[in-house]
Amino acid sequence: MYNVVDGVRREIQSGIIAGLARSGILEVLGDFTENDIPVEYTREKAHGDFATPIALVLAGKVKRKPRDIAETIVEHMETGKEKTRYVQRVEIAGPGFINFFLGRRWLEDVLRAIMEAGSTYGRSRMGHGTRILLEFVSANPTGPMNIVNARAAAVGASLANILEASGYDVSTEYYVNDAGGQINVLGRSCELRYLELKGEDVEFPEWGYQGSYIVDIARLAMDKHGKELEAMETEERAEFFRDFALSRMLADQKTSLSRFGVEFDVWFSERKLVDAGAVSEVIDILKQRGMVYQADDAFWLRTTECGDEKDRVLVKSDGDYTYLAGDIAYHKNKLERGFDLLINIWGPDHHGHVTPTRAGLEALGYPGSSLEVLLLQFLSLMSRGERVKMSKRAGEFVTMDDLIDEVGSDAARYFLLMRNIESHLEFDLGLAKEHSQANPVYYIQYAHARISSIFRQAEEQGIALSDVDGSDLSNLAEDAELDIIRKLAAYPDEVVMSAIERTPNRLAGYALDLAGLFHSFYNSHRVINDDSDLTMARLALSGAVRTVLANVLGLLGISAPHEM
RNA sequence: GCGCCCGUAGCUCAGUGGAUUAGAGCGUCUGACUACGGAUCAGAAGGCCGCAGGUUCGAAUCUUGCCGGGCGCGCCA
Repeated sequence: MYNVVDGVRREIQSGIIAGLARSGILEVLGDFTENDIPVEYTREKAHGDFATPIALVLAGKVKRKPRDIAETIVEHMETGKEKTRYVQRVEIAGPGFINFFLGRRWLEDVLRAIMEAGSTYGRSRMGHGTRILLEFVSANPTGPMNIVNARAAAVGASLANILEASGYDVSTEYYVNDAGGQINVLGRSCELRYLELKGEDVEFPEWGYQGSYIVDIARLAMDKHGKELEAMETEERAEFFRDFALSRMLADQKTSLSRFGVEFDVWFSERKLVDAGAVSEVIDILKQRGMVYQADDAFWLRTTECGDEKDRVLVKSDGDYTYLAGDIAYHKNKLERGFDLLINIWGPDHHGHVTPTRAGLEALGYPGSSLEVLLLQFLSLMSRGERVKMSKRAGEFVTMDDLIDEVGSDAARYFLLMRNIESHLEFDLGLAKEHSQANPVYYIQYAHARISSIFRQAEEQGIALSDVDGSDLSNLAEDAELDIIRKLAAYPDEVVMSAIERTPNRLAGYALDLAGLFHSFYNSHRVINDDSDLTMARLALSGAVRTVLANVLGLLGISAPHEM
């Protein structure tokens, strides 16, 4: 929408294709369009602003030397003399690269586009409204959110933002695992703690949940429902604790996520799915399709026919459904709701479930590509060079709430996003807490706050900020200024790439780079200076940087403060 | 044993087919405001991109093998 680079790219591509056509090369290529011509940013200014290796790519097909092809293309581009808005000079370099040197107009267009688009700069329609259901976190409601859940929450929420900004229709979903045996264990654990609180002599079993949060729930139940509990029969009381503990845990999880700035469009209950008969229904359908057979008193799904290494059990010999049966029913339900693509963020310990689940969907007749699973690697917490131990069974683990209390939501979000999702993440608690240049979050936010401060200063000096948009941008000529604008120009592409590659960390890095360029500029050039035209132009530039910083921080789920 | 992920500067990691010179932060060393916020900036040192073949005009990037690390491989969720 406001992607100036896209305009540049199209201009270069149509120039090249015209050159190819007039030189007769295009005929030989067969099915070849403008989109097959790669246009790249150059790393060095000596190589121009953009370049294409098209001559090198075509060398094999055309059976000519790359340099020779490049020369032919460029010759025929010149003779045609297409109208160009941006390209000023074309040069052949190295083994056959065609380098494009642009007039400064494109940089001014970039700033104008940002001023015009504001908070929508970087958004696109790339996804064409494709409906995506993004499911993430989906932690068992048997304990507080931990830092692994926090990483999933940060990544999922950011990815949802990025996809949405890229033109996808995204719905975020949390699958509530409220049907399995672990809910009975949760209820029983709370019930036993309740009896303990009442002074009864109870031996708390090893299989129970050991954490102190269980005692908290038991105490709350006693405070709020003490009298009713006294009157209950054994069976009734067990059910009460199952429901009570579950709803408490869910409420706590929602609160933690909310504090972290993560909200879900849908909380989907596994129990409701099961109660509605969806699991038995899906098994029936699979049976009808001939994908199920009985062996050893169990029902097996022929997942091997869909690429699995062995078949999987759907119904156990005791008649219970396996988690796989439930998962297939759930994913079928998702697709029936009209989504084009299901994206799940799972932990690496669920790696083995990907193929069976996908096989289940294929067995139902859906394409395997309708399910995409992102395996988010675990993380380790480091404090003063020491690894912080986390053990759920012993009830000692760092919770999402602890993390937010310790380092704050913004720092936590950034640190959890800064690495590739398939890499182990080493989270340095000390660094995340530090308010210094070592901490990338503050470095970025500081750039944003600093720009706001400049604008406050300008206002105090009586500079008419309303005139900034109309300033003469030709006053911007310093390398530091032009480098910033090039970076700003690349932003829409960065968003698109991080959407396609599912890489929020890419934008985390982009934000850091942009902040760095601005800090560097700030230290060598004065924004507010004696030359009023230059001041206005630099204010426009600074304002554009602030806009893009705010936009990218928004996609990452991090605040963009005006003062710190 | 099989499958997936990872292996890049002392440390934590970007870069995943493009151009002498492979980047950033931390750490180490040297410097910079009586001027818009020093939570900043400028500079230096630091690399057989795990190892060995292959594909390619071109490989950190693709491929094969090996070495090292992590995680999976249930009628548990």
